[in-house]
Amino acid sequence: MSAMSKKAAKPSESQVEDQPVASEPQGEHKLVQVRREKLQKLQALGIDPYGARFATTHRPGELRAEFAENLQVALAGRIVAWRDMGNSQFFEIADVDGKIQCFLNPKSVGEEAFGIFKLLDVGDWIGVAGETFTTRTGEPTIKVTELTVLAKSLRPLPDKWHGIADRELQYRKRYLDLIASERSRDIFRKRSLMVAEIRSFLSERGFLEVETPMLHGVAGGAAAQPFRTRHNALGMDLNLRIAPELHLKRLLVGGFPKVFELNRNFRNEGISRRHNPEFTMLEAYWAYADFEQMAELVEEMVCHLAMKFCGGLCIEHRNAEGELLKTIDLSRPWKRQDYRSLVEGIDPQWFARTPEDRRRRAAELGVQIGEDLVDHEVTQQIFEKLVEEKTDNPCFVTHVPTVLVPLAKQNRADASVVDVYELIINGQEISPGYSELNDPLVQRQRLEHQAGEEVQNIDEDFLEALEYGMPPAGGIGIGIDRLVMMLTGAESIRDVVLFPHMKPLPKAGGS
RNA sequence: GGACAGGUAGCUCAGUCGGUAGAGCAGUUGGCUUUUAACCAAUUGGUCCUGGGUUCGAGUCCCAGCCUGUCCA
Repeated sequence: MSAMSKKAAKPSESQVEDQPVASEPQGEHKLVQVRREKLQKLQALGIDPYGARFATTHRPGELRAEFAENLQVALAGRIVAWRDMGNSQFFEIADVDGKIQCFLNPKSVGEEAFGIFKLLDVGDWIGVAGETFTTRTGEPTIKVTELTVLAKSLRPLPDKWHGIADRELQYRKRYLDLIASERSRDIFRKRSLMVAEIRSFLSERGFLEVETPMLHGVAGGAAAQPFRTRHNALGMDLNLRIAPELHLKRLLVGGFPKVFELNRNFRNEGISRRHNPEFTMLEAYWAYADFEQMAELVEEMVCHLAMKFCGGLCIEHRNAEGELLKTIDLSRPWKRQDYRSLVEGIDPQWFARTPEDRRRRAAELGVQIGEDLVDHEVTQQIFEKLVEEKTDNPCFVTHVPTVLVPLAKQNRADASVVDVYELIINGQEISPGYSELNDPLVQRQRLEHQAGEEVQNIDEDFLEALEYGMPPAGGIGIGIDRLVMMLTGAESIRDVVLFPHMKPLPKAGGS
């Protein structure tokens, strides 16, 4: 906005006229032309087709829910359906949360307004005022006595019955998807409510929400490729963060005992059904707690969300045709099982085998193993393909091998495993929880080992902070997108991200 | 990065063996004073993703590319 207003320092004398003509020089679609002609006719009648403030008594869905006859009401919405019966006009106005039927005829609004109404289209935003009544067929309806044009639509809406079938279009033009798909509206409404609920859930338990940098000199806290960017004035390269972890731990050092951050991370990696380059992550740290307490917290929180927004702890996943794909049962207590025994559930002899034998066995089990994988990565592949992806109901995987999770505390009794859980639901890792490593010397060793030759990738300031003393703490991360997928039954991360990243189209400039 | 599927009217989709490009919805015109995917009648609308090639002739066959989806890496 600010950029635009700066550029428009020299006020154009006819902005209103310039814009539409400039955007579509010639060869404009006939359907748009027709609507533009109607727009001009409205203007010729002295109507402002892009109105201003309009006071409402209800929202469309609200009125329908609380309907009573003979109420004087005023509502605004977009015309989404229109049934023209000559002098009797039935139409529906809607916003994202609901719709209500309106009725008008020349007698109710007057001849002049009736003529104006005939210049409107499905897609236009209008305000109506009138009295409620119920039609012969029992439909709650507003008999419109006053009509206000709020915004003329110049382009036709998607098919009123089928909506948008083209998934590319759904993602690129989300506003059309939201207009056309109740399922999509529902997902994003729920997502927003869930995020707000997570915030208050944690606040109620004494966690303080903080904001830490998105721009990192060293992108740490996870193993992932960062997006590189540049600060011009400072003349330095920066990375978009891949995790907020190292800053949140600095806050533990600083004395905050319970903090969380719920915001975007950026990882410069492949895009898939489960990965968007920018995704929303919750990280929370709780001083003096351990991973088992974090597991309790997550279990309680997710169940709370399910009860509040999904009507219970059984989440049904259905495809577009409404067929039941699977049911996820979140009933407590959630299963807790150690990594080793889960792998042994696939092959009891797994850990008795030689590394070569494990590779052979993996092939027998139908899991492809890359040439360059080391032994514990072979095991991890088995775990991911044959355990994780087949686990729909919640399972806290515990006693994870140290080699897989270098940043967590080792188990006091068994140094080969760490005190973490990996929460799996819906065949995906939804949340890791750690007893965080707070020994600065061990942490340094691990980071140096991880960095290898790339010493410049070690966050020295973080290590220095640890040397001042970080209290023992439990930490969690929750992938909010995946959580929302699980709770709404969305099959792709693109269905729960409003504007998922898409490649730009060849001709038009992308967003 | 690889395999497979898809891209046809504003939207949803047909399109047979290679032989004039189709339907429904939306739009336009007319009719209809309680309809609801309103209905009835008439009618407009095409860069068949792009670029090559084969052919007398390509939406259709071949090659290359772009975008999307699914799976794999």
